[in-house]
Parts: sequence; C-alpha cells; structure tokens
Amino acid sequence: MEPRQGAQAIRRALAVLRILAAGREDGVPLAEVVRTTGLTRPTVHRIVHVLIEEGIVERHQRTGRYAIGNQVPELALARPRPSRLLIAANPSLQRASAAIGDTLFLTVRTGNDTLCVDRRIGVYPIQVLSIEVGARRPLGVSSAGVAILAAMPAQEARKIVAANEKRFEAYRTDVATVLGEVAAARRLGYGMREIGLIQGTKSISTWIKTPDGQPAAAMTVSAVRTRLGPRREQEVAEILLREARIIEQAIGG
Amino acid sequence: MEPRQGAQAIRRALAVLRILAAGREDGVPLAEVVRTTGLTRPTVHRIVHVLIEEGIVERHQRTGRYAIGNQVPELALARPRPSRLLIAANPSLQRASAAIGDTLFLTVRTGNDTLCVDRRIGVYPIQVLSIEVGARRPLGVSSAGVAILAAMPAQEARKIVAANEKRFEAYRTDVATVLGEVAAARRLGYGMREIGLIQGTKSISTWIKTPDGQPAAAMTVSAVRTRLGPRREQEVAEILLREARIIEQAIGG
DNA sequence: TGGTTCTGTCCATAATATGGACAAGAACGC
DNA sequence: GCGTTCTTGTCCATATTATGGACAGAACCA
Repeated sequence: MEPRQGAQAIRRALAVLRILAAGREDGVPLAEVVRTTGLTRPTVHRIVHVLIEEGIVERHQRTGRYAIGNQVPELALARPRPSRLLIAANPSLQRASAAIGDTLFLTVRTGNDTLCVDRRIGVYPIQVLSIEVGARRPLGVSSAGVAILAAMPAQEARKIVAANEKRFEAYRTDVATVLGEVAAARRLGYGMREIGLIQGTKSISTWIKTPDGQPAAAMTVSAVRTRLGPRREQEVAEILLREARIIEQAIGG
Repeated sequence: MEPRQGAQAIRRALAVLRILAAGREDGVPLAEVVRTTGLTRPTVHRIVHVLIEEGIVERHQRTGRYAIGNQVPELALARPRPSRLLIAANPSLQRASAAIGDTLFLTVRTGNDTLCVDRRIGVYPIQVLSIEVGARRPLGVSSAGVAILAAMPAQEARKIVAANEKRFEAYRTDVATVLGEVAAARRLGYGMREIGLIQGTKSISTWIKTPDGQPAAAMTVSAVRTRLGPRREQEVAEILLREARIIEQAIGG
C-alpha cells in the first residue's frame, strides 16, 4: 500500500526538508544533511539549491548553513490555525502546569521525529526551558519520544528506531539504549529519563493516544533532578496520566 | 542564474503545493490543479498521492479535494514565529485601523501570488471580511495584487501577469484588464478597485517597498462602496501612504 | 440511452535525476 | 611555509526515473 513510485526526487527533497527543520533557525550544514539522509552529496546539493531558488530553503549568509525558508510558513497559512490536539490539550496543560509548577511540554510525533508544539512555564523559580516550541528531535532521544515509542506496537517502534540510527550519535545514544528505555517505559506506564538532554535535569512523559490506539502526542514535565525524587515522580506521573486520559477523551469525541 | 536543472519533479511538486495552498481548508479538485499548472493529469495525480503518503497533502473524505496537509505547519514551526514585516507593520496597522474604521489587510507577495498575512477589523459596523489571513490569490486579481505589480518594474509585472493568465478566468478577469489596472495604479500612486472581489465593495491599496526597491507588501482598506466616495478615498489613501512610508523605514533600519 | 464531467492506472519511452570523480576553498597543526 | 582534513561546489556519461498518451471506471445529467 505504501510504496507508490515515480517520485523518488520528491521524497528525497522532503527528507532533506525534515532534516533542515530539525536545525531550526540556525540551519544545518550540507555535510550533515548528507550524513543523516544517506544521500550522496551531489544529490543533496542539487535538491537544496533548487529549494533555495523556489524559496523553500534559505541559506545563512555568514555560516553557509541551510534552513527552512520563508515560503514554508506561507504555505502553512493555508491551514486553519490551532490544531484539534492543541485545543483539546489546552485546559489539561493549564491544570497540570498549575498543579506541578515545573515546565510542561506537549510533543507530537511527525514521521520519525518528535516535535514540540506547546510549552507551559510553571511557577517554580527554576525552570527547564531547553526545549522550545518547534524543536524537533529523532524519536527516541527525549523522554517524550520514548513515551511515544512505548505507546506503539513494538515492531513499529523498532522500525523507527532503526531508521533513526544515523542520527542518534549526535545525541550520544544508540539503538540498544533507546530500545531499553522504551521497554522500561512500557513497564512503568510512562516515559522517564534520569539524565535529560540537559545535565542535571529529569523528565517524565505520558503518552496520549488517538481513538484508534495510535500514539498522538506526549505530555512531559522537565525539572532539575532534585525536584523529582521517587515520591514526587509518582505524584507528577499520576497527574500527567490523569490529564492524558482527559485529552484522549477530548480528541476522541 | 535561475535555471538550475536536475529537479523538474521537485519544482512541479512545489507548483502543485502552491495551487493547493490557494484552496485553503476546502482544497482543490485534481482537475483544477491540472488546469492551472498545465501539467498532465497522470503527473499531477502521481505527485499529489506521493505528497499524501508523505503527509504534506491531505485529501478530504467527502469531497475528494486535495489540500495542504498537517506536516506543512509542522515544518513551518522550524522558523521563528512572527516575521520582521509583521512586527514592523503592527503599529501602523493599529493606527490606520483606528483612524479609518474599515477593515485593513496586510498582503505580501509570494511567487506569483498575493498572500494575506494580517487583518484588522475596524469600528465601523459594516466590515468587509471577505479576505482572511492565509488567503492566496494570483497577483493581479485583488487591489493589493495590483498595487504590488504597480510597484515593480513594468517588465517583471508583465511576466507575472502572463504566468497567471490561466488562473485569471476563475476571477473573471484577464491579462489586458489587469495590466490596465496596474498602469492606472502607477499613475494614481496607489491601487484601487471600484468593483472589489465582492459585489458592492471598493478597495484601496498602497505598496510597501524594501530598501532595495522591491515591493514587499501592500496595505489595503476594503469597505462598502458608499463609504469610499472621492473625498474619503483621498483621505484614506493619504493615511495609507503615510503609514506605508513609516513601515518602509522600520524594515529598512 | 449517450454525453459530459470527474478520477485513477498502465507501461513503453524519452527525458530526467543520479553519483563517481575531480576541484577548490577553509581551518587546523606544525 | 605545506600537508592534512574538513568543508562545498561542479561536471557529465549513464541508467534509473518520471513522463504522458491511451484506456477505463465512476458519477452526474438530460
């Protein structure tokens, strides 16, 4: 069902775009795109420069790095603004943020990536703000990614993790480690990372499923490690799990 | 300098995407994409369906129409939110909206299209709300498009109008009419349409240029025709022209 | 019924995208 | 200075890939 052919070039261009998106404003050097896509350099070079001519990609004057261009948000305006999920999750995020006090993230899956789509800053004076709205990471390197993988059939999760293999080393992890964390999350009922992407932080993530059982998103709390001892981890997880079920109801109806 | 080759398929896919973007939420039937792009149906069909598999395009269950998909706004998140222009134009839009009382639009050029990027509703009880943020039209069919064409070298404007020829009939206009309106706008110093896209409305647009003389955007007032007699047209045009110069300063520095 | 839209599929063919090979620039060490 | 290793950019013969004419089914209307 999947493999419709006759458009290799288009698929490749999109793969390049997704890598560039992960680089956000700063962009990505050509060599890195070549490495992570597995395409040859002439091919990536050609694709990227055609996309520049078309306004879909921009190149930073100083650094020479490539980034998502102006025309992408322009195309995006064709869609009505806030997504169903964002609307459904809003009250839960508000409640959970008030109850917990640490930074909350809402993260969706897009292809083989996680994408942060909302963030709420809590009242506690020390907040972990590492991840911004729009941040994109290979599924598996963040606790949100682990949670989302844990919520899908093991085989599918393994496939995605394998596809991301090349990109893991940049985050100092690997396929085996990620699969271990996913298994642990399945046992626990939520995703957890003792060592967050930032030194000294800890994250807890619950998954949110669509009515058909597919994971739609993850809700994450990140805090300095000392704020999330075993006791509080339990409390926070319970709040997240409760709100996740509420969001599932909201997107289900 | 322009014609880098070896990526016909990618360029075609983007042309298709831009047409789909013009259809907004409702989308566009395949046949219309075929007509306006000038590609063959098998080609468009193949492109569109690959884009669906990739999540870039969606198809409406009921109507079978094709529309911009979820993944486009997701890619757009890679760019920092509000554009330079939007920030620079904000105070001017606020002032002009308060002074005039009718609906104000900020429209940019993107390729051969105009794209509405901001709208301010005025205090007067009858407002022309035909155009929404995200609305996309071939350059030339709206007063904003005419203004933008008037602000560029005549030769370039003619090229764009010619490229849009196929799309004009859907708006009940043609190349000759558009070029006439552009010439009139050049003489006047601003774009004007006695017959707006909606019956009984009238629009006035000023252009905003970047420091290098390229038109960057247009600022438009739309109102029911009776609100914009010759005297008031003059007043409104003066306000728009003044604010346009202020925005040009803001994006120039 | 035939006529007119629309969408979808096949496959031989030509044109297109590919990638190996080469080159040149930049940054670093010594 | 000169080698080493990193990067980006370009060429072009080649085979893989995208193309579009032709065919077909579905929906709608008279």
